[in-house]
Amino acid sequence: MAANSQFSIAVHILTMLATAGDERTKSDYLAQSVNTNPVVIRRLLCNLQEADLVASHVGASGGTRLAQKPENIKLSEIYKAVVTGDIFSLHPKTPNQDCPVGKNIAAVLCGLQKEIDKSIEHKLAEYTLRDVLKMIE
Amino acid sequence: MAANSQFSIAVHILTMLATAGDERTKSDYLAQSVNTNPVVIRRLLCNLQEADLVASHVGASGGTRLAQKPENIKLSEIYKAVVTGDIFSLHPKTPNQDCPVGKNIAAVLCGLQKEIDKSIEHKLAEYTLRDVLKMIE
DNA sequence: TGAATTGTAACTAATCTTGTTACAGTTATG
DNA sequence: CATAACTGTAACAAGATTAGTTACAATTCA
Repeated sequence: MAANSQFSIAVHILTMLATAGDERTKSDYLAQSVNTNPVVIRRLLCNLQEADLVASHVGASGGTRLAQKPENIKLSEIYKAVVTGDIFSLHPKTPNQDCPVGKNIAAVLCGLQKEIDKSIEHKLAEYTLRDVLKMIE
Repeated sequence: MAANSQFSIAVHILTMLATAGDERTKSDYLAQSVNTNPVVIRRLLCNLQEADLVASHVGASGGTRLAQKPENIKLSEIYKAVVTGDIFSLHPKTPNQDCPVGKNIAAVLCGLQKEIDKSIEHKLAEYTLRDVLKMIE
């Protein structure tokens, strides 16, 4: 269970919220569609709220709705809101600094990571939540 | 220790082999530069050998050298040779199939995964091992 | 006042990656 | 031809991450 599916779940529940319009949706209902525990959903919704993609309300008749229109939410924003880690990891232990390659490889790989991340965000910026909605239908 | 650093290590040791030219390099030596166990290196070299990027020889005075010239080895080939998993994972449990979103979201996400993977490979195809060598120096 | 809901902490279970030991098989070399 | 030096590979331990779960405080509506 060590594979990160936060982006998948985020797109899923945001699509659900998009279909709900202005009505507030409860974490319990979203959890049933995703087939997981409500707490998993609420954890994720907290991140999405920090990124201003959703607005949650506590208390009775509380719940969550989109903070922006589906056509204004790019998938790249969702990605940045929930995906923390990098595409690939650097060495767990620092390489031998007495070796010319070992000493300088980290800088090269770091630059590469940033370029790849830009590529992904650029690709995901091509789609909005509205596009996902259309694909679902 | 659950972050995948195979691509990092692969680029590292292939760069080492590139500096060694036609001479065979031992896994022990590579392991010292990466600062890890020789078995970790040999496991990775097996993958790189399957992808025809290196040629290893067993026995005394054995070792590994590049199977192609550095300027012909694209970083995208290295990526494909060692990175198995996807950028993001789909839901561990299958979503509720009675929900229109739950039923169709997997197809959308799968398509997205493939597009992202293409983006990454396209970006990594811009660089060869020769380019990395130049950056190191 | 009471019921319903979010936010969050704490813990468990499953899974992945690396590190390590061990050893069979292969090859160069004295 | 015997020995030493390698690779290839299996098996297992250790560490880290993620999702799932329980529990409960805080908030809000009726």
